[in-house]
Amino acid sequence: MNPMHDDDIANVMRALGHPVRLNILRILAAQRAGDCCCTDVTQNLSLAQSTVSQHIKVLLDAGLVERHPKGTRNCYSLRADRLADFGIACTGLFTGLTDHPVKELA
Amino acid sequence: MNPMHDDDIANVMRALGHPVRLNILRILAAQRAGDCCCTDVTQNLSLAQSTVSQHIKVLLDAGLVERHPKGTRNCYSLRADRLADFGIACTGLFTGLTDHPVKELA
DNA sequence: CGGGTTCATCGTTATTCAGCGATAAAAGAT
DNA sequence: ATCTTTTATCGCTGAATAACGATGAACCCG
Repeated sequence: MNPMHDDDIANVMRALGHPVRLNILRILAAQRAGDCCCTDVTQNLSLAQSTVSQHIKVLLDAGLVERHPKGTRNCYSLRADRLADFGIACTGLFTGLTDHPVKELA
Repeated sequence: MNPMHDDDIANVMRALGHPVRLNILRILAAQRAGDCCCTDVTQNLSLAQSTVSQHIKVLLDAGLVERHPKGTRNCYSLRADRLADFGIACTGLFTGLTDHPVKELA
């Protein structure tokens, strides 16, 4: 709805700027929504649980993921709305960069 | 042509994960191709020349920008091919995340 | 040759990041 | 009430980032 501005875009880009976090997003996408907790993610990643928790926090802070507390576990799922916003912002960015106007006529 | 893999995508994302670098790309896009040098960029940015040079280097290493030495100046321009590759990789990533298959039937 | 530009790089400082183990809190199970 | 599971957070270490000024190399122009 409201377009993301540069700081938002940069924040999301930075959050996506680590292969482990890309993997975490894919892992979350492959699970039933709201049924994937930190240990589930950790078992797919050969990293310490605390490290995975930190990465998830980065995704949380970037707004790409949301938390659903379920008893003793915290389940995570993708925020499709934010992903869509970011996709729109990306195409806007790319076209803005590529659709160079007639720069010769300045 | 060949799809970017995760490390490439993450590298580009990290390179784009700073507002100043987004601005640099826009500045380069607004200039005649191959006619924008480091000081030109610096004059639009209120940052030290060395800092701008560093940011440009990040974009160079990410393959988003290319250098054209012209006498005593180094001119920079966007690499449209890489931007296109990255755009394709992004949409592939987003659809891969959003087009969740029927996860209930596992 | 000598002076002026342009620029990447070096050295420094402060901040952030990535990874780990350990720990404590919260909630469920016995 | 006690034990177990899950998880976020703390403390730590090493590496990377961001910013700057200073410097030297490379190139043009007198």
